[in-house]
Amino acid sequence: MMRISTKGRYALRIMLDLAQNDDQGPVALREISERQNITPKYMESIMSMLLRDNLVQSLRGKAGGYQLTRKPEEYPLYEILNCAEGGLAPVHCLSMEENECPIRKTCLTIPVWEGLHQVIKDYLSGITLKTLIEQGANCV
Amino acid sequence: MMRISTKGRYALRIMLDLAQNDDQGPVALREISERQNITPKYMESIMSMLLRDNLVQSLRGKAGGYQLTRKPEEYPLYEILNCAEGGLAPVHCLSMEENECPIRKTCLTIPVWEGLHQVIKDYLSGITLKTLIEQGANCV
DNA sequence: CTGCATGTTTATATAATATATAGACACGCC
DNA sequence: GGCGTGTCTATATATTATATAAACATGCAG
Repeated sequence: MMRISTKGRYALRIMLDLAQNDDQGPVALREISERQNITPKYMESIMSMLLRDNLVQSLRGKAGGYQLTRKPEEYPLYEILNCAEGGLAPVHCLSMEENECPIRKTCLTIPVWEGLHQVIKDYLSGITLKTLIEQGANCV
Repeated sequence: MMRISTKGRYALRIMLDLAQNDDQGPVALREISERQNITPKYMESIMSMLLRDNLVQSLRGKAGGYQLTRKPEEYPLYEILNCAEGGLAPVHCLSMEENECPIRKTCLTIPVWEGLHQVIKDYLSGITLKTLIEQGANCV
């Protein structure tokens, strides 16, 4: 049904939480999970994806936790969602090899999906964590 | 994972098939299902959605089948996919009542999803069945 | 008015994916 | 050495998507 999954939505909220709270050093998973109301175990699996793509860094031991690797304005939402969603191409065939689909060359609908992917990409690439935080500040 | 579902992709191919084949009168479900390689029973459930939204009309009895209700240029893809997908809002909260989500008013991410929905809508509203058919003709 | 070829409806089965949980482990500071 | 953190692998549960089945309704041909 073409929905951003819970993972993607959570990931975005986690990254926003970090952007707003990691200036004093690493933030513990438990702390974020309580603030964002995400179960810690589930959040673990999301953190591992964000780590794999180097969107965050981690520190073990006491006073350990997670921290952003860049400044908030250097995180386009596309990158975060693409990571947590495992891709944002709206149909599977876009991620396939050219010759994997027998009708690829004559398929009337492929260009539609390519174009759709592009507008989604353009839109989400134009927004960063900082954009959102600034908008939030305006609302208060 | 934010994917157009099989229903949506099938629906689009079915509508394209009708646009290209219904000028001699109604086209039988079986005929389309064979041409498009969609199992007849599954296709039935898609047709019932297209019917409910009046995107196609049907005729029973011998020589019965399905037919478009408008000209191909009067079918924006948004309408077809919105019908078959059961909506194209990228997150559930956009379809909810304002007060159904407790943090709706202060949620930093809602505007992102609203904007995303809008670019998807704009893009798919700008393409019609006719657009695709003409593009296909160019490829031959 | 009978029979067949079509569409229609409701129910169910199966498969895939998303979401969530559990337990054992690794690391690092104190 | 022990506690507080993150990491990894496996599994359970829930939800949704996909597909199938069977009984029914309609309309035309003869």
